[in-house]
Amino acid sequence: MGLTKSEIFTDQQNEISTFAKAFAHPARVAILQHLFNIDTCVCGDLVNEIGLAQPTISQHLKELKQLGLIKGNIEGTSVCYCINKENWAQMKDILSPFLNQDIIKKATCC
Amino acid sequence: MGLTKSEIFTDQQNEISTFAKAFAHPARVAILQHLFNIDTCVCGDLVNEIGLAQPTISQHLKELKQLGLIKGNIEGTSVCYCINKENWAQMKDILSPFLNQDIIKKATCC
DNA sequence: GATATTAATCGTAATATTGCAATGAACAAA
DNA sequence: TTTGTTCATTGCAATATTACGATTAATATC
Repeated sequence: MGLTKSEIFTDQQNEISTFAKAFAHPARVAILQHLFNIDTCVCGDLVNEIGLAQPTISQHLKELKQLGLIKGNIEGTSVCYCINKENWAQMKDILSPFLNQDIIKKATCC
Repeated sequence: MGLTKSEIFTDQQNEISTFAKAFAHPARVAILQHLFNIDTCVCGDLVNEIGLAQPTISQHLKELKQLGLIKGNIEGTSVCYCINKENWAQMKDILSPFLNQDIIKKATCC
């Protein structure tokens, strides 16, 4: 069927997987890293930086924007994309407890 | 088309996205959370805990095992799955710097 | 041996994702 | 107004992912 059964999972589990999905493609990782390292950024920059076609980059940017991890302002003919710091912090608040959880009990079986 | 161009990205970017992919499905998040909270765990347990069919759970477990995030020992008729603590720590060492990076410069555009 | 239990594997269907050529929309410069 | 630039959108093809019924493999129990 190929359709994730989101309704059987908790909101927290769905949130974690949704944010993880944002990072589940190296192009989006590269885009975010570049946005962190440069102050201002247009899409054309990213096309040169990353070796993918312009529509592909645009699509990845759209996904990141829909998730709220980046925001973009129109600047004349170009568009200025940057990290949405507030939402990035919120994302970390959701992912960090999951990544940093500890094992409560330890059985002998493994 | 439909094929991620891994070769144009750095090893680090590919590693981050590969681990993120492990968490990009709520069922795998739920499986990992359950393994953290219980000392020993068999596949049947997970089928009851999560509302997916046994082959589906088995497939998700296989992916997590291939990534090294969990390990499983055969215990008679059942299988004992648990978190691979060493590899989990290694995964955190790769993901944390990415999640915790700070913006170096801040332009006025956004 | 026969039967039951547990989990992996196979096969298949449905949906999602990735990538890009072609096109379109918006705006700046000539 | 025409031309060029920049990025979004559309449409499509190829691959990946998700899910599960049916089956198989392995082991325990009778």
